[in-house]
Amino acid sequence: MSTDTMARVFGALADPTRIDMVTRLAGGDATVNQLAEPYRMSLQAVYKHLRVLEDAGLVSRPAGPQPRVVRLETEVFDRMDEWIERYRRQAEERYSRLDSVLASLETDNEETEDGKEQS
Amino acid sequence: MSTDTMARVFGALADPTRIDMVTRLAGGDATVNQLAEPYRMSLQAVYKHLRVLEDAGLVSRPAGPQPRVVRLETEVFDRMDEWIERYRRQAEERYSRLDSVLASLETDNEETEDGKEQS
DNA sequence: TGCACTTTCAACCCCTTGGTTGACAACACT
DNA sequence: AGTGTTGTCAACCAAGGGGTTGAAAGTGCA
Repeated sequence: MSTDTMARVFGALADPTRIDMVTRLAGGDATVNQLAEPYRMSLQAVYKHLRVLEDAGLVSRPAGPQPRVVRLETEVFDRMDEWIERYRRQAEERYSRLDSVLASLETDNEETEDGKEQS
Repeated sequence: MSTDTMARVFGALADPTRIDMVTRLAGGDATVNQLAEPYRMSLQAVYKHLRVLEDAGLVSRPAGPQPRVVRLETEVFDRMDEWIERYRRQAEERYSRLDSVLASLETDNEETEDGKEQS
């Protein structure tokens, strides 16, 4: 997944209203009116938010009878999960590498009484 | 984790430059100059990006000798992971619930030849 | 102390964004 | 066919964000 795509996804989630929408959509599909109900903003504003989420691929609005439904798309969450997992793995590796470095310094100290001068 | 906090975290990642910084920091700590090197922007701009990442808790700059180091903080990634995991779980539950609904409709059809009139 | 480098602060510019209102197209339903 | 709801488009406004430059603190070291 490209950097720009990731940025767009994160950007879509960079707003409390949209996070709330996503949270509620996780419980099931909703019409735009149902979605908009709790917010004190115009319907057009809600459509704008929806547009952002849709462009990021977080949400879809499948064709159908008139009060069209808004549906959470889960694939993007999988992509985000993979992305985050990469950092956790790298971080773990770094820590274990750090541990082994510290361990070898420990050994060097025992051998030479000075670990700092080692190249 | 509050909605606003999540929004701030996602907002910090809603920029290709900052995503790139995070990606590179996953490989290890770096000084600001090292971080800034690949980008064609002023050092001040890089500090601004760093500030955003720091405010979101994604990065820290532990006190130390002058060319201070920038370090990726992993806890926030854990929080993000938990957050995303919630949606995946809810989505799974909904799907399995949907499956059971479909299955029961199937059964009703076999029994009554019409599942739509069931209350 | 003085010099170089790192870090921060402030002002400014331009473009994006979250929100508004108003108008209008597209559906569904009697 | 006509009417109310749903969905979209456009113009506008205020605020925020990414970038710049310039200047000023802090910090490390010969």
